[in-house]
Formats: sequence, C-alpha cells, structure tokens
Amino acid sequence: MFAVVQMPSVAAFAGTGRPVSGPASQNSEMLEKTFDPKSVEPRLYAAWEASGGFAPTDDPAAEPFSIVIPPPNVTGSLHIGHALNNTLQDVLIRFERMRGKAALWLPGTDHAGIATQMVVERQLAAVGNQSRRDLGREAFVEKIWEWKAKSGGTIVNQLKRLGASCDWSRERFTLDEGLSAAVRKVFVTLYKEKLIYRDKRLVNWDPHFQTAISDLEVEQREIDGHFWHFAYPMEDGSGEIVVATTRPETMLGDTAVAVHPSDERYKSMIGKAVRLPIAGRPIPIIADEYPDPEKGSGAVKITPAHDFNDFMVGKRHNLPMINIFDDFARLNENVPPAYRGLDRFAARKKVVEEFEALGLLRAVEKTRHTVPHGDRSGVVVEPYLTDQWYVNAEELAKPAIKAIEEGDTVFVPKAWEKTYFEWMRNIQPWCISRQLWWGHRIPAWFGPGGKIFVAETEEEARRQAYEHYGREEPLRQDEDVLDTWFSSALWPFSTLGWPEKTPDLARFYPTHTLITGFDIIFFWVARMMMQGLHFMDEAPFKRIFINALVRDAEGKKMSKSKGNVMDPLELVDDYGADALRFTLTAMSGQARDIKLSRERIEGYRNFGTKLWNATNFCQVNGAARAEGFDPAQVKLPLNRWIVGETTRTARAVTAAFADCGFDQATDGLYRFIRRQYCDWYVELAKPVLGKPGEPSADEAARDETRATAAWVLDVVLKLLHPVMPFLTEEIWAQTADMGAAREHQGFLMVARWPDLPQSLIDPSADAEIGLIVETIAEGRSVRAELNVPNSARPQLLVVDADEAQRKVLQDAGPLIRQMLRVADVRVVDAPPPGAIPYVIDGVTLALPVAEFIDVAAERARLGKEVASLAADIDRTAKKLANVDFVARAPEEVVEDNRERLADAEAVKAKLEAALARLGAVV
RNA sequence: GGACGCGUAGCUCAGCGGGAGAGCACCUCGUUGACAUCGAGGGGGUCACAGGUUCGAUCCCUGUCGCGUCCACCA
Repeated sequence: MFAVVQMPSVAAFAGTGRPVSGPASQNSEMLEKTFDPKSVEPRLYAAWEASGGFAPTDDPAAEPFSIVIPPPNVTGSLHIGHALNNTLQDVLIRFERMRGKAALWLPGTDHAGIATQMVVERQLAAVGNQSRRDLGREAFVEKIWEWKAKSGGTIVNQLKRLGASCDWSRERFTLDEGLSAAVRKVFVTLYKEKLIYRDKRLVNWDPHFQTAISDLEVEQREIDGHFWHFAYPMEDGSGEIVVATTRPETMLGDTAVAVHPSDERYKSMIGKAVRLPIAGRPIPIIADEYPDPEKGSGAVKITPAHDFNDFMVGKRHNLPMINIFDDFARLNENVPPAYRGLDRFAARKKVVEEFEALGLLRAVEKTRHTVPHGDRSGVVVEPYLTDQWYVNAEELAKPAIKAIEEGDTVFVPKAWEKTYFEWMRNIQPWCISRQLWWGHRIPAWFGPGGKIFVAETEEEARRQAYEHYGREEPLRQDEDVLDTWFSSALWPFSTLGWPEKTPDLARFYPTHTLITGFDIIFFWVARMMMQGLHFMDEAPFKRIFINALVRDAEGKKMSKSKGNVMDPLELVDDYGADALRFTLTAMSGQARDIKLSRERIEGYRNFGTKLWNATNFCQVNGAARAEGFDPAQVKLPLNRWIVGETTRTARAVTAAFADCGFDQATDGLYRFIRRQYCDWYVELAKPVLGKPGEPSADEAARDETRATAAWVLDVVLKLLHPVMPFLTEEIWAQTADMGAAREHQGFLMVARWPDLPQSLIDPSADAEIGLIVETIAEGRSVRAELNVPNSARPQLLVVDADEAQRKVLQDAGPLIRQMLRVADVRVVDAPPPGAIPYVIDGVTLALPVAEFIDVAAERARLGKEVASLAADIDRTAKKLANVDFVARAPEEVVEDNRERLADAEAVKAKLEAALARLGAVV
C-alpha cells in the first residue's frame, strides 16, 4: 500500500531548515480535495525565492539564456497587459531553466519621468494644496524618492503573485547609481561623437507640464472644431486676401501670407503686403510651393513660430519668427496689450470676436479634425520654439535597421519588422530634454557666453571650463532632465553593469529574447536596438517576441475610463495564478488581440483541478516510480501507448516553447492531460490496477502500470510547470515519495526537462489501444443515441474482424466491460437479429439491445448514416471519374480517395444489411 | 491620405491548397470505487461577399464591404 504523503520534503527543498507551513491537514493519505492556491502560492513562492533558484546556475558549462523585463513604471500597478507579458516571460525562463540553461530573468522598474512626477504632484496638491514649485526642486525630488521607497515596490510584489521567477538579487531601477552612470557615459560619448547636439527648433510643447515632449508622446485625437476664414486687407487698399485657420490666436504671430507661385489668382499680389488685423503689422505675401491652390482659398497664413510647416516656410524665406506664447501657452508680450496673459483658448475666442467686429470674418465652417494632445497630460500641445537636446537618430538607426535586415535579430511574428522598418527609415531627430525635475539631470554645464561643457562629472566640466576660459568661471548645470526612454534604451546592458566590464555583462549580453507589446516598438525596442548596437557592437536581443494586446470580452481596449478593466490580482484571488497564467498563455496567439473572459479562466482552473484529482487517483492506486524505470522497456500495450503519447506531447511542447509557440504548447498540454491521460489512460488502467489494497490478477502488469503512471505524471508535471508552476510544484512535493526514484529530489522548478526519443513511440500499441478506444467510444455513442438504459448490460459482439483485432478486443474484455458497460465481449460469426451494428476501422461490432430500443429510432439512425455515406460515395466517385483529377492530382491523393470510396462502400453495405435485418425483426 | 492586421459553430479563437477543429456556452443522460471545479453523448458552420488561378480554394491572387490598429495630416 502506498505510503503516507508528508510535507516535510518541501521544507527540505527550501534548504532553509525552516519548516514550510502547508495546508492544515497534512496527515491525510490523500491530497486535499482541491488545490488551494491561496495557501499554496505564497508559501511556494517564498520557498522558491529562498532557495536561490531564480538566479542563473553558476555552472560555467551552462549556456546563458537571458531576458530583461520591460521595466514597469514604479508608479504602476499590475494590469492585464503586464500579466500577459510577464507570464510569457516567466514561461520561457522557466522552460529554459529546466532545459539546463543559465537562465536569467533580470527585473527592474522604470522611474517614468512624467508619470511619477504627476503622481507625486497630485498627492502634494491633495494633502497640502502645494505645488512642486512651492516646494522647490530639491525638496520635491526628495519627496518622490520618499514616495518610491514607500510605494515603488507595489508592482514588484504583484509580479511575485503571478509567480514571476525573476532574479530579484539583480533587480535594477533606471535611476539607481549604476544606471545613472551609464546614462551619463552614453550622453557624453554621443555628444563627443556629435550624435547628441543642442538645437533651437519647434518642439511639441506640453503646456500642462511645461515641457517638451517627443513626437511619440503626441497622441492625435479627433475632435470637433471650426475653420475660420479671415480677410487680411491689402496694405495698399487694393482689396483683401482670405486665409483660413483652426487656430485663430496664432494669427497674432503671422509673419507672411503664402500663395502658390502658379496660382493665377494671386500672382499679381506676390511681393505686396497685407496689414495684419489686430496686430496692425504689415506682412508680405510670398510665393512658396507649400500652399495647395485646391485647398481653401489657396492662400495660407504663415506662423513660423507655431506651426511645423510654417516653420519650414519661414526658414526658406528668412521670415521673422514671433513667439506669442509663454510656457503655459498664455499669450506673451509680443502681442497687443489686450491679449497679454490670456490663455490661448480665451485669445482664440477674442480674436474671432474682433474679426467679426471688424467685418473681416468671411466664414465659419464646422470641421472634425485631429489635434495633437500630450499622451500624459491630455491637453493640446503647441509647436513651440525652444532650445532642446537632440539625438541624431537617423545615424544610430542605420545599424539597427541592418541588424533586422540581416536577421541578427528576428521579430516574432515577423510581420512587425515592417512596422519597425517603416518608422526607422523615416526617423526624426529625437528630442531628449524634458523640463521636468524627476529624471536623469543632463550632464551639461553652461559657462559665461553660453559655452557648453558636457562631462560625466561636474569636476570634469570645471576642468574643461578652466581650460577654455583660462580661469575659474561660474558654471550652471542644465536644469533639464532626460526623456525617460533615454535610460530605458540602455536597459539590456546598463542593467548588466555596463560601463563596467562585469562578468554578468560578458555572460548575458546580448540577451536572448525580448517579450513586449507592439505599442512600445518605437519608444523602446527601436531605441534599445540603436543604443545596444552603438555601445556594445551587438544587437541586444536575438529574438523580439511581440505579444498581443489584451482587451475585454467586447474587444475594447481596457481603460479605466471605460470601466472595463480586469484586475489580474482579483483574477488570481478568484481562480489562482496558474489558471490565469494558463489562460493568458493559451490565448497569446500572435497577431491578434486577446479578449479575456472569466469563463475561460474558470475552465482552465478546472483543468488544474482535474490534474490534481488524477494525481490523487495515482496515489490511491499506489503509483510509484520504480528504481531504474525505463519507459522503453514497458510491456503492456496500454503502457507502451501512453509512453508514446507522452513522448509525442513532450516533443511537441518542447518545440513549441522553444519557438515562442505558447498557444500551441498549452493546446498540446491540455489535450494530452485531459483527453489522453485522464479520459483514457487512467480509465483503461483501472482494471489493471484493480482495487487498492486487494491482490491483483496480474501483479507484474499492475506494478508496471503503477510505475508507468507515476512516470507519466512526472513528465506531465515538468511539461506543465512553466505555465502552471504552483500547482505542479505542489503536486511534485506532495508526491515526493511516489517519485522516490526520481532523478531529482529538489524543486520541480529546477528539475531536468524531459528529453524523450522518438523511438518510445510504438505504432502497434497505438493501433491496438486506438481500436479499443474507438470500440468503446463508438459503442457509447450508439448506446446514448438509442437511449439504451444505463443499467443495461448487453454483450458486445465482434462480428467482423481480423485475427489480430479479435485478439486485441478479447484481451481487452475486462476493460471494455467496465467502460462500455457490457456483460461480455464475444466473437460471433453473424449477429443475431436485432443487434445494433457499428463499424470502426474495418471492424464490425454489434450490441444486441433490440429489447431496449425504439426500432424506428434505430432505423432512422442507420438511415441517416447510410444517406451521409451515400453522399460521400457519390462525391468521391465523381471526383475519381474526373480524368483531370486522376491525371493531375498527386498519386497519394488519388489513392486516398480510392480508399475512401472503398471504405465508405463497405461500411454502407454493412449498415444496409443491418437495416434489412432490422426490418426483419419488426 | 499611407501602412498593417482581422472577418471560420451562439461566444473566443486554431487551421491556411485535397471533405472544417478546440475551449466556453447550449441540449440529453448519469449517485459506477480520482474528480459534480465531474463523467458520457449530442446539436450547431454556403469558413464576410464577388470574381480569378487550379483537377480541386476556408486556405493563393484581385476587388468590394465591414471591423481594428499604427503612421501622417491642425492653411
């Protein structure tokens, strides 16, 4: 009899000497009735972490496999997208760890400039109605660090609840000292290489945060607006010219009106001037290719300081650039006094009113147009003329494009390459300075005369200044900080210790796979490619896996404002982390969105319970892995068959994981565990195992089956572990003595991944078990369709089968009796009248159940089958009669069809005979 | 305006040149010794539409319609 299962083995795994508390009732012989994630998950996670098993092995022979986490914002809390992304990373890292790689999943968080500053500003306002300016820069930044110490770990702890096996001993933060040093080094190096430069040009200005933002942080939103058509009178009184605008306030900064040189309407006006209403300035009418004569009036007002297109026109014509805003987008001293200090939207209203009053408003048109907004602030951004720091992205992009073109790094799915190329080939200078307080301070100092000294340290800057000026001069460090993405771009090497030449850097760079969402291909992936190649001479990843976007059950993007967010932690509470992980993994199919439903998660929770219960069955029946068990040596067809199926599954799942085929892997696991192992193997094994505690008719067969069942379970636990780590680890622990002969006694997490040779697949066992399974399944179907009472125990008659098939079915007698609920399996020459026949694999079987059934129903059933066969025969016959088909289709296809026809005809004949007999009965 | 992706069972999705599959939902039956978070069985699809290529198209090509996303566009 199988021994008592005890928990202490888990404590031994943990290696802490500290007993690990388990579920309350550890004295029972069996597993708990159901797996209880709430008590198991925290306990196992703590034990894993304490064991040091999340860190890569020290074994120098182990091949490195590294993943860097897309660092979540410190302000963040785990949403479903994180859950998906991190589950996939964990699946992959657990898989590779078990495969013996030196698997490193390097975690960390991002300081998230604007987002974090926002959170703390909001808090300040809430508690003391204070602004950051009231507080001052230093104190404010101090506040953020305090906040970070207190709340910054939230998302990390949430990742742990998911089961993420990150090496927390290597956790990094984009603003920690090491990464800051990397940032300074990169900045200074690129500056020296003239790849970073300072420039005065139009930027996207966010008036809410009073900072420049990059193109990528601008979000186009479609809103309702107006086109106002304004008349500008000619300076010489010879008429007027009409221009249209959606932003009337900008007219105060107009410095020209442009027309197309070929536009006949305006040819004579070129070179003349109009008097700009309100401002009262004369501005020239110029000829430029930019205006489209087909659009509007064909004449365009030019505001070089507040419009990207106008800016270029202004440059071409050397127009004055009048900045009319301050940092808050209020009108400044460059406009008439009545407008000074007005908010841009108030000014807009006033300009329109004034034009109307002047009789110069020619038309107002309603329009729906897209307007750029700050992605964080949500306010309309303004093109604004300022000095900023830029990265020459075009230059850095070249090798990054090449690396993908040449396949050094591959996108999975490959289709994302196109998106990547599209952006990279049209890349614009990257504005990296931000007028914020939270972030990496730009390592640049200004001396007298605006001379700039860029250096990694202040001392070095002073030294340069001294050299330049020949004496000590006061220096002022640039107030600005760097775009958050500047530091994240260095993540794959800065986290490994760069610029120091650390062992980690040597061992784990380049990383192997990056798993991330397509929404940050430009923000992050592209920039990591650029920086990685520039500073490490090697692309930071071999493979970039782009995961799907999670949506709600209606397919809407989840957002708080829509109220359709699903909280992954709530789902973990309700169904366990494993169920959520399995669901996300199963639905991670590429190139589409994931629509998540609770029902689905529940289904996979039930799947976990199913495995739990199957384990219970194994335990109760004394399944035990035998010393020296060799799956190649098992004798019973049933066992040979399941060994083969296990092998098929193991090989398919391994290939799928290796290839990021996450959905295929879970599909294979689900199918095998549910359909093969639980539904058939366990059921078919019951007669062999007999009743627990009672002697068996065939002890050798029973022992072999017990050993095989335990072996299969071990393999299954390993294969499933990357996706359902908690459940499998718990089962592994609780069946520790069942696996006394396991090659590995520690945590399943670090057990060896199964490597099963193809030779374990035995086609003859497949055929044999296949026949039995079909016989039972089809027999059940017949019983159910004809409503044969459950209590009925007819015989199963083998009417027509070859020698081997007969033997198989007779040997499987006890098994078929139990599972098909028949009294006996008997070979007969001809079925008695009224026996219900069914045909599988060329074998005709029959159930003599005439007394139970409705003859009319049975006749209908047979009739339906005959009809469908007839249709099939007809179609196939026609096909085979087509000369073109026979001549052109591949030989095997033609052969298949011939067989199909012959088979169908044979079955049809048998069923028709049965139908005739049925008639005879009546 | 440009690009990409997607329309397959009630729902969510696999399949992608030789008679369409899964999970969930639905219906029927079931107190058999792992499991009702269960078991057995079943119904349900002119694979968006129209052309074309082919012996053969859900699958390849073209077009149409519908949905989604990204990029560009503020006169």
